[in-house]
This record gives sequence, C-alpha cells and structure tokens, in this order.
Amino acid sequence: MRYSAPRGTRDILPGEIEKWQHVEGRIHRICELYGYKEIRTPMFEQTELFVRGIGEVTDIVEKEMYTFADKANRSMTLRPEGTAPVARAFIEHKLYAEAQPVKLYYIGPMFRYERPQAGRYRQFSQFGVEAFGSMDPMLDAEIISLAHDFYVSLGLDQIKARINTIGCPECRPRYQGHIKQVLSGRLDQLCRNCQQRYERNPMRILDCKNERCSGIASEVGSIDPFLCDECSEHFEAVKTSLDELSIPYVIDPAIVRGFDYYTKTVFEFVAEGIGAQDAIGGGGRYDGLIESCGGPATPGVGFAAGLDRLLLAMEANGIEPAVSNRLGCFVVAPDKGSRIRSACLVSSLRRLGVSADMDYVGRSMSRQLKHASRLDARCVAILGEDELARGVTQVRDMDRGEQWEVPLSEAASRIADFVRSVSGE
RNA sequence: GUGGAUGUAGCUCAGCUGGUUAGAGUACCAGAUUGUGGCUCUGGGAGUCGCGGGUUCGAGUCCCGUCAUCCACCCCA
Repeated sequence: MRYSAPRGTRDILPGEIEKWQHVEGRIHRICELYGYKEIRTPMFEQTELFVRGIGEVTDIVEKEMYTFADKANRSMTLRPEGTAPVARAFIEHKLYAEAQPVKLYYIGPMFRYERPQAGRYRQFSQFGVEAFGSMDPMLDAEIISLAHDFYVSLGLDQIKARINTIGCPECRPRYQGHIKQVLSGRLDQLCRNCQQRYERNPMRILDCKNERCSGIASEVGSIDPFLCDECSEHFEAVKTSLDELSIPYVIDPAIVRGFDYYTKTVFEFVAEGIGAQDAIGGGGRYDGLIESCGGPATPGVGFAAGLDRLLLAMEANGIEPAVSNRLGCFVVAPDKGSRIRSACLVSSLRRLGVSADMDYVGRSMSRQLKHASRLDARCVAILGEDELARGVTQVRDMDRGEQWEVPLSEAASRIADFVRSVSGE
C-alpha cells in the first residue's frame, strides 16, 4: 500500500517553498506598515460558528464543510474561511473593550470539500485582514489599499479592485424585491441555476456567466436608487477615498460575494492566465457579523487573499522572486582521516553565521566538488591529510575558480570574511 | 455533486491495428581524472506500465471499476 497526499492537498517541497516564504514575508511587512497585528486561531471550530457566521444557505455551509464529530460527540468543522474564527476570538476575548478599531491579520490553511482543479484545493492557504469597530468608509478604503499594495509588492502591478455595494438589511430587501419583480415574468428564460437563485439569492442572477441570463439581468438596473441614504453616502465616501489615495478600481455591479455576512462595500481582485478559478482575493464590510456570532453590535470590514492562486498568478505573469539561498562554504574532505576536522570547520563556520555543509555519503573528492557546485556553494574549503599536516586549508572561489591557502587556525574567520564580501553584506 | 481528457523510470515523454527480456532524454551514482566542480565520453542502478478485476493462448496496449491529476460546470480564494 502506497500513500499519497489526500485529494486536493499537496506537499510544498524545497524549490517551491521559497516562493511561499517570500509571499509570507510581504504579508508580514504590509500588515506591519498598515498597523495590523497577527492573530492565530484554531484550525477547527464548533460547526455552529460557521453556520451562523457564513450563513445557512451558502454553498460552503451546505456542501463544502469538513465536519466531524469529536469523541464527546460535538460537531466540529475544519475552518472553511478565516473571518468567522477571528470574529469569535474578538468576542471571546472581549476585544471590543479595547481601543477601536481592532486591526488583525492571519495566514493559514483553510479547508473546503470541493472538487479540486487548477487553483482550487481542499486545503488552501489564505491571508486575511479584519478591522473591527469602525463604520468609517475610509477604513474600507484602507483595506482595499492594503490589498492593492500587497499585490503590487509581489509584482502584480496591473491589479485593479472591482468594487460594489450590496446595501444593508434595510435597503437590500427592496432591491431584491425589485429584481424578482422585473424577472418574475421571464423565469423560464433563465438558466436552471438562476431559477433557483431567484428564490434563494436573487442578486446572484446578476453574477451569472450565462449570456442569456446576463442579458436579461442587465434590465434589472443598478442598486443605486434603492440604497438607503447611509449606504449610498458610505459608498460615495469609499470611492472618494480610493480616488484620493490613487488606488485604481472599477465599479462592477456583478460583485455580490458568497457569504451572508457582507453589507455595504464588497470588492474582489481577479488575475489573468490562471484558469477559471481566477479570484485571487476579495472582501467587504460585514456590519452584522459580530452580532450574529453573539457579540455586541460591532461593524467590521475585511479582506482575504488565496495564496495558492496568488502563486499561480505570479507564475503566469513571469514573476520569479529572486530568492538567494546559496550555500556559503562546502568543506571538501578528500581523505577519511580528515573528515572529523572538516566537520569541526563546518561547525565553526556555522557558528560564525556562514551556512556550511560537507559530504556525508563517501563521495570522491572530484564528486564532492561537483556536489558543491550543485549546492551553489560560494566557496569550497579543501581539507585533506596533506593540508592537515601543513596546518592549512585551500579555499576555492567557486565562481571565479581562484584558489588560495589560509592557515587552519584562522580558516573559519577568513572564510566567513570572504563569504560576506562576495555576498555583499 | 455533474460532464470531458489523461495516468509508462525521480522528471519530460516514446511504445504502430494486443505478440517474446518495456525504451530514450534528463537526473542520480561510478569511471576516464588514484587531490580539484561547471564541458565531454563510457558504464551502472533504477519501472508493482496508478490500483483492482475482466476478455484472451498472450494485456503497457482492449473492457469495467476505482484512485489521482487536468479542464469545464457549480462555487469560490
């Protein structure tokens, strides 16, 4: 019996992991710049949290959750998204009692039981930010700005936010009623999916990729006339802020988002060239979430990006982060008798902060040098019985092919100096 | 959950209408070079042909199932 990673999951091996580390570095940096603090929440929560938070009639809750009963027969679910757990932590630790807004970010794996395809996995990684406790539209703009700057910092500088407003529990039902009224006589002309959407979430019809549906949906018109004053003013203020901050965006009435908790501002970012699953980030305002999770009425706004797709998008755009992890020095031990002294030199180099390695499989000298080349070593230190007897080691610059002798007593520090000088440190 | 395509050394792939011991390139290891990498040459190890069943004298090749990957739908990140 041979094992393989479960469907929709994968191993990230050396060679690939460096890209992830690069992206994660940018995340920490951008969040620090914007004043968001990292939070880590459990990978699983009580099932009820997601049902309440995300919404009972969403696809995630209806068919995509990894739900299991623990030994005490409590229903648990591997987190399918990051906002609900952060909201739970916000309430549980009474962060609403602290200075507002509370600005948090997270990075970690999420789980959804879906059919995998390019850019879609059952375990995938998300980076997200959440800001609780402020209704200020400038905070919506700050989050969109953060997302934008994040993508740009990774080289995706053509990225543009698509934004929309979906109103609030006061005005949205009026618009939904309007949609149903306009479409009521033409239900049979809509696709099967849209006929279901008509009952459950009529705004989704506006998002349908079917040409006939989108043609009919275009007659529905914008949400604008139905927005309450508060929502209308809020959206105007978000747009003004983005303009002032020089954050590029387009207004896209088709952005409606998948979770029930969104209110007012919604937005997303899409990438080109990565297939059908092209959303690389999205978010919005969720003024009712904290309350529906059992906390005091607290507004919030957030954003999440899918790292797996982000990596795909970078690849599709030919963005290759320059990750240099060259080995500083490979110590070549041509003779068995010199291996232990070579190990000591390796150890000294490491303690001086220089990455160092040696042969552990009994290669010939020629092969050890070849191996050093493979490891992209900056230099090699040859330490055989001959050198040992003379109290020296041969240092070889692997880029230039130059070689010189240094006394063994100061070998480590001299090599360290050399490596630092060619590394530009 | 639905539909379609694919699955042969670590990797990229050959293998014609079923016919003997399944090949190449690359990578790996070794030698040429008994103490000097990148180039070249020579040799070597390596494959339950995704897995399980079936048809057949005989299956990598045909059929069924299953698992996985990819694409589309759905939905999303």
